[in-house]
Amino acid sequence: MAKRSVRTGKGEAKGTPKPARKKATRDPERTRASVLAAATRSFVENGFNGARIDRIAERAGVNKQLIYYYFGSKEQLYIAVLDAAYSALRSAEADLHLDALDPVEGIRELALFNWRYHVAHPGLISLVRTENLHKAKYLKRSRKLAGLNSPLIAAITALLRRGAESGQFRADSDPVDVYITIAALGFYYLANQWTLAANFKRRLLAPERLDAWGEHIVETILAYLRPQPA
Amino acid sequence: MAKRSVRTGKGEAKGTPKPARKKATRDPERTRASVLAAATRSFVENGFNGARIDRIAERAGVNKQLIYYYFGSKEQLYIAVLDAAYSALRSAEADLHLDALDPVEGIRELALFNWRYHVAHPGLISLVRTENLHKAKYLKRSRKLAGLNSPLIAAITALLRRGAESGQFRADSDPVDVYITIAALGFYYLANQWTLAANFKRRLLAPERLDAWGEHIVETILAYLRPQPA
Amino acid sequence: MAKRSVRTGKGEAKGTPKPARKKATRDPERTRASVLAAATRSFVENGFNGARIDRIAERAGVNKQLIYYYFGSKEQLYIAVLDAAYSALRSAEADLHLDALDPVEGIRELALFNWRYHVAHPGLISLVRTENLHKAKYLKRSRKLAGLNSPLIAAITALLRRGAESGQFRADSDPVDVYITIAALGFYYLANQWTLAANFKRRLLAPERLDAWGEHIVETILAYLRPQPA
Amino acid sequence: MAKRSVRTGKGEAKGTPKPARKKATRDPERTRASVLAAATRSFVENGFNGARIDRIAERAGVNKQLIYYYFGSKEQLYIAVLDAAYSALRSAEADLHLDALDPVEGIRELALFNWRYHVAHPGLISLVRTENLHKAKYLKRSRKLAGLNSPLIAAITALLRRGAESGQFRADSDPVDVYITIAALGFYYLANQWTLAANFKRRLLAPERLDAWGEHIVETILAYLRPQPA
DNA sequence: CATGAATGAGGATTCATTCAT
DNA sequence: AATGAATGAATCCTCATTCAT
Repeated sequence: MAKRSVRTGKGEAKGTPKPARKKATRDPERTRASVLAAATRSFVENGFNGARIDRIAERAGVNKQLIYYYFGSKEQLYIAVLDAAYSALRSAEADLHLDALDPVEGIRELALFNWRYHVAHPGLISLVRTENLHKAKYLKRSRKLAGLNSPLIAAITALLRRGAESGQFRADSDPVDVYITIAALGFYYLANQWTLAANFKRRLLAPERLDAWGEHIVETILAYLRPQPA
Repeated sequence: MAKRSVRTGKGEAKGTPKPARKKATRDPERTRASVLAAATRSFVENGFNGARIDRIAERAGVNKQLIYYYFGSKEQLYIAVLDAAYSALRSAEADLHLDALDPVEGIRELALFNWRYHVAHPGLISLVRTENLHKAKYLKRSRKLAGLNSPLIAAITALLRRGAESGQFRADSDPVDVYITIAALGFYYLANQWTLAANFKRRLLAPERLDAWGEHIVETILAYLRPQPA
Repeated sequence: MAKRSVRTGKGEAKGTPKPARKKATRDPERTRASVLAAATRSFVENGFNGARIDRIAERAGVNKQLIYYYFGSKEQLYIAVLDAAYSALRSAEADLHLDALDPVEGIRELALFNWRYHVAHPGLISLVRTENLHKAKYLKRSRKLAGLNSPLIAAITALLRRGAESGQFRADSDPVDVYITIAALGFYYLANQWTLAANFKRRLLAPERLDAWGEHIVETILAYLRPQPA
Repeated sequence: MAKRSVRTGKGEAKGTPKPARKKATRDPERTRASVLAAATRSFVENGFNGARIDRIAERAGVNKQLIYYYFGSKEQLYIAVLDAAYSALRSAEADLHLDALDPVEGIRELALFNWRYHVAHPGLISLVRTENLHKAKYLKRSRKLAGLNSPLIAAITALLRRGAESGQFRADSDPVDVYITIAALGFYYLANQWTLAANFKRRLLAPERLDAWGEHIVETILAYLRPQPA
């Protein structure tokens, strides 16, 4: 039979008192969270193919095998990361209460929320990017996310209707188009900042720039919604 | 992914004079182009990390080593792909002649051009996506592209000035912002079609949808540029 | 092979008092037996290397660590399985009482017993196969089995002597050869049924076939023992 | 991005003249054969699960990846080994010419051939053992071997018929049974020599023992075939 | 007695790249 | 210009085993 070192390592250095095991958390909740956080970083920075299980384990401060113990495979780990990121977004979206606001204010709030959320959670953009490279294959594979669409569409629909009724908005706008428009303006600016920066020498992420772009998004979507003078 | 090449017992009959080499192009130009095309497909479909030299060689119908002969490394091959894609875009942009047009028409042309170009060249979007995942590191490494910014900025600047002078456009708009706005609306729609489709059940790529979105982009940027009534 | 245990978000509700442990047998005897049964199946089906502790634990419905608690190591578990299987055989062999029978009848009983036992205990054959792959290294390591040879040899010796004396059997036969002959005919048929079936399309395990082969074994060994006409 | 040591290793130790590359055979035929031989040894000694690709590469004196280059996977390598072993046996069987012999001599030749072949090729027995542990799954997967049954059956059929006609053999014997009987007596003795040796202290592989057992097989099958005196 | 958490040492396989012709 | 052979360094994943409770 092949050599097969039969875990003899044991008693060899009898005298050496083992030096207080670095980390035996025994707090599965924490361990899991720590893996998820490390995985998120790695997938965000490197995409699915570029991320390395080894590196994730290292970053999480856990044994590599533990990742398999908790998540089963790289793919399932990635899906867990995706789930968490989307869930957090959906949850934040659900906390928006736009129905009490004036339609114009409502759209402004919505656009600024979306913008600020992505500024504050840059990882999400990278995950979305990665998902689209893979034609959303992992997203579809997620039980949690399949079919869980944005609660914002309903809110936008209501705002557009109220705005149209009050004469503040044009009457023919489509809520999905509005959503995509808002999302596009924010997403592109952040997601493609690197190629943009390579083309235009502009400090895209300077705080005042970020604020200004938020205002630009608001201005643009409101201009689009403004009814045309006859 | 790539079918495993499993040595099919070939070579057995040593004596047989090999029967006229299947493919020995001996047309370096064509060979190179063929590799580049195959590489483009692979990088577009899989990103940098996901692309496989083996698969590219197979798709190009050439020996793997030839890729190294022509391009030196995976990275340099990728840069060549990137170069080609960007060059084509820049070249097409340079062919746009907007200075003769009415400012509103000019912006419309520009926006539609950008939209249609990306619709017609979906690979470009994926390459840009990949570049941004990697923080544009390869773009920076490209001698050709470093600092070669879009010729459109100058054209937009001129259009905005003329439009402002004629009272058709607001006076305070920024050409880079305008460019980004146009680009964002097109890019996001195409680049994120997969996650969009997973969230909203809409046939985003149906021809009439594509046309409609082109119009939406035009409408949006023009609404943004329209001077506010005092 | 074993379904991946993917941490199903359990533990989330920390406060909930765990609801009456699903399974805490607290019947060591049963637990041990259950592990042994599961281990037997796994070693029989997969050999030593192919068997998985995880799977055995799952099949036994116990925690993996319990296997170590009871048996110490995979190897010792395997030896326990081997011990049990051999002990059962030896015990059954010991229950055979051939000394009262006519020699021909005795040989027939013996051969049929051996055949039927292996038909009824197919796992034994697989264990023997596995042992021989490993050059009987575990068998040698077993305290129970080392040197515990078949009680049948003595019985055969007696039968052969009586048969020779009565003129029913040839005088020069060797009891070990007789034993091996009987065992070989049964073992090969069962152990190699898969390659046999792949070569000859025959339903080797149909009940009537099994009976017929039992008779064949008897016939063959008796033909061999029959004294040659001078 | 993760560290990714970009194959810099190159020029580091400029001064050291690399010590004449151990082995760059450039003789694919030899390389392939060498891998196959090493693989055969490993699979024979350890079964499918116990064999290690690493070890095979080491034994073959080749890079591990080369095994994949030539054979694609461990499974396909194993099948290649199986193919070779079975093919060699079938080929040797085909070289037997029994039709010219007296039926008794023919059976004797056949039985001795089978016995001696297995004595001379002990690996075959181990491969057959392994195949049966896996229910012949790889054998079925082999294109070469699927349905390629032993040419001996036809030869045996002819011998039995001739023997029956001449009154040397009983009339009701079945060629497959005869084949299995011969094979069983040889296979069991060799395949289970380790457990046999553990039970009976006998030097089973001593040359004179081997010869004697060959004679025993002949004697047994002929005794079985001998017509019963009415 | 029993369990879930955690680990180190492999193990098969992949991949970009280089060598020799 | 072009190719098949060969390689070293990962890379994902598995497995027996141990720790802590």
